[in-house]
Amino acid sequence: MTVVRLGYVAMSMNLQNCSPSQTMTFAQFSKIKDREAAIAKLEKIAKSNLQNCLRLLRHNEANDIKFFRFSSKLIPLANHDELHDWKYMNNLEDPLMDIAEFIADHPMRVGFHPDHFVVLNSQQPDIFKMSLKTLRMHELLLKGMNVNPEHRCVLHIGGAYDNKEKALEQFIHNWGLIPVSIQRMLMLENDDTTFHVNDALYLCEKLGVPQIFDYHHHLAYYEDLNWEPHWKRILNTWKNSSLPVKMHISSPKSEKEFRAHADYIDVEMFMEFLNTVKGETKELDCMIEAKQKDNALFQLVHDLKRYSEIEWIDKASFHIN
DNA sequence: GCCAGTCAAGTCCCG
DNA sequence: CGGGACTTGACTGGC
Repeated sequence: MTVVRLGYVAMSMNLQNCSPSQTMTFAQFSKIKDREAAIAKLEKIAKSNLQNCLRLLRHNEANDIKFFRFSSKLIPLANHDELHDWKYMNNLEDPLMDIAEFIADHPMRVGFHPDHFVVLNSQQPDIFKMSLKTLRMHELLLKGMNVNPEHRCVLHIGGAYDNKEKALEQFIHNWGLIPVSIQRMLMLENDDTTFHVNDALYLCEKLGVPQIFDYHHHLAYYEDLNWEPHWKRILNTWKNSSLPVKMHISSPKSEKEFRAHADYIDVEMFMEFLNTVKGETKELDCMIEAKQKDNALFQLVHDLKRYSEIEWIDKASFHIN
């Protein structure tokens, strides 16, 4: 028997004016003559983004959704070079504490997936340093929310730079340069163009990092299409984590645009996957990556209702036997 | 109010 | 070596 929880990403299609990713471009920032006023505006946006996160969490709670990925664009320009003296966390204690209190009252799994500008296997010191700075911001946000940062940030492995073997070894080399608290925060995901399941396993096993299995990426790029023999190893990368195994679920937009995400999740593909893993997997948190966000989750729940092997625990989690 | 173009960041591909 | 595509939601500017 497997307990499955469904989650979704960053924003809701059902809440009005609730973006957690409002922003200001650097060009816009520069146009404001009074630098202090410009920074105040950035802080106002960040605060509003966090308040919208809390609205999202309340919405999730109301729908039994206990698994959520925060936007990584909560603090606009946080890592911009020209703003290195800005203490972006300074005025965020209150909105972060509100989130902390809500999570304390309503236990749920939250995390991040910093975007593709975080590249840990880069040989360029500036890119590596900027990546660490971005990860440090994620760590501070988690701490502000009173969430243990362990295994809360999913990353891709990075670039191939014309030599994948070397790029993997570079990742291991750079790993040694990452502060331990940030190492502990990370999980690694197979991607759809460069580093497949076996590459991710190589690193995850070597470095003791949990692996996120992205089924859709796997179908787009693999060494062996047959992933089942590797599932035990993937589960095993989670053995030292206090959190359940986590994976990503999405469906191709079309045959032609296979890599792009569809609006919704193909329920048959999802069921086929679950039926394959249910024997050896006790708990599985499935992050739905679909254009229709929470609506894709609701639709998937609706589509799953016709399968008799599923027993519902609440509106967004179930047993499968 | 709507639509097209732009936006911090990286990598890859093409010429 | 330089420029554009990739991908993304939000925002700006033009109408």
